[in-house]
Amino acid sequence: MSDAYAPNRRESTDARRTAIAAAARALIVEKGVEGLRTRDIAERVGINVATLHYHVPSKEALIELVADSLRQDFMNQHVTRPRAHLSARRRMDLEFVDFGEMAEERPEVMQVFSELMERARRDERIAEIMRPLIGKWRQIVKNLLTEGIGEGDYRADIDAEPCATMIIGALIGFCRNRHHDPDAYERLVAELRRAIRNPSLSIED
Amino acid sequence: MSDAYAPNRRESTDARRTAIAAAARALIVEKGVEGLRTRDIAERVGINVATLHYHVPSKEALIELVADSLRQDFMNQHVTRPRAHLSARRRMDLEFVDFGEMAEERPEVMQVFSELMERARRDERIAEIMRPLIGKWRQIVKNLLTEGIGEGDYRADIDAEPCATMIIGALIGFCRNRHHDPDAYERLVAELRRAIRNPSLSIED
DNA sequence: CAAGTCATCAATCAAATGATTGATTGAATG
DNA sequence: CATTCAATCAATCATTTGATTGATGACTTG
Repeated sequence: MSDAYAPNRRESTDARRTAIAAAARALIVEKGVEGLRTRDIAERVGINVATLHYHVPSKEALIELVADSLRQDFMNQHVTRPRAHLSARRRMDLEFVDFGEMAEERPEVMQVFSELMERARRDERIAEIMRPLIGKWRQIVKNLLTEGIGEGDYRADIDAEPCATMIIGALIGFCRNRHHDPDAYERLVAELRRAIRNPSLSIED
Repeated sequence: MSDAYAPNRRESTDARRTAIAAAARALIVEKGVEGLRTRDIAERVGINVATLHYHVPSKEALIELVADSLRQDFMNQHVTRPRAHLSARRRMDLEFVDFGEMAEERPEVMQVFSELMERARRDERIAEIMRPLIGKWRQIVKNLLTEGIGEGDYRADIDAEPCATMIIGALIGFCRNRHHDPDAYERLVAELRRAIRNPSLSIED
């Protein structure tokens, strides 16, 4: 994380805030936002509580920091692979793959996300940070649906708005469940594909 | 809630626990589980904190009480109308109507539900109470899907398990969003119907 | 009505917790 | 080397908060 010699001593505010955000996220996964304690975070980072408050003035700001670090994770997720040349259906499939990878490799991300979404309902400041996250995601799905309909891969009678709600709800709902058999996600995605698929097409998938 | 004269004086433990659960649920909607304070509940019920603890020994027990009151609400929801004689598709539609009514008339129920589901991830005791709720709901949807496929109303290639995840996820996801246009729910349900509909059928819906 | 139980409250406790203070240390600057 | 400033910590504060205690008041019952 920093220098190997001189561990945790005199880091820059930026590095500290990053470490603090990471520790906070880990603790949120363990205890939830309600169980998040500044002391615990400080201990995990290896600094004094006062130092924590030096870098992050209040708990409010701390939650915002976490929300923001989550936002960055989401942003990064969506700039990796160039895929503009693919059909909407292909790109949607990649969207499913992306989500599956995240759910598999970094389940904490979705847990913290879920936790913060719950909090956003009451905390306008958090809501403001979270809104663009889902908003953007939703927009991507909606656009892919609309394009996919135009390209004839998706049902012509799809209503993109609620269909996006359905898809995103299904994905988030999946993460909430204690996981079952290992191919549960594959089955869910397959079902989603069939749900939006244009039935007039021949069997290809 | 009780006698008009002699308000709030000397209720039975049963009546008190009901009132406490109601107050707690209202407060959870306002401040979340994390913001739930025994003092606030007592104040809202109109009793002393000590009296609250007399009826509900600990905060743990309090959360369990709330979870349990929620469970009862869900149970009641599912015994009202006799519908065994209807087709699976009709019964599924009624399920959508039921859910829509709840989301419309008693949005707090779903909010508290959502809140507790989040907590259930960390609190095994809560998880135990919540599990049968979703489990039962999921089972109902799964059965209706299977029957509906058999009756030819639903897509023959539906995989009931993930399809139930999709439907339930869509409904819960809907409740999480700040509500948009008034017919948003109708559109969502319509989309869900199309998603599971047997495409070989003529246009009727 | 006397006795006993149930319900209630004012007062208080002890622990947890977010935050502050004032002093200290280390690295850059000139 | 002296100065300055960012980073750090031990100690402490002020509240909040879940819970308890001991006394008092109301029903019920024999």
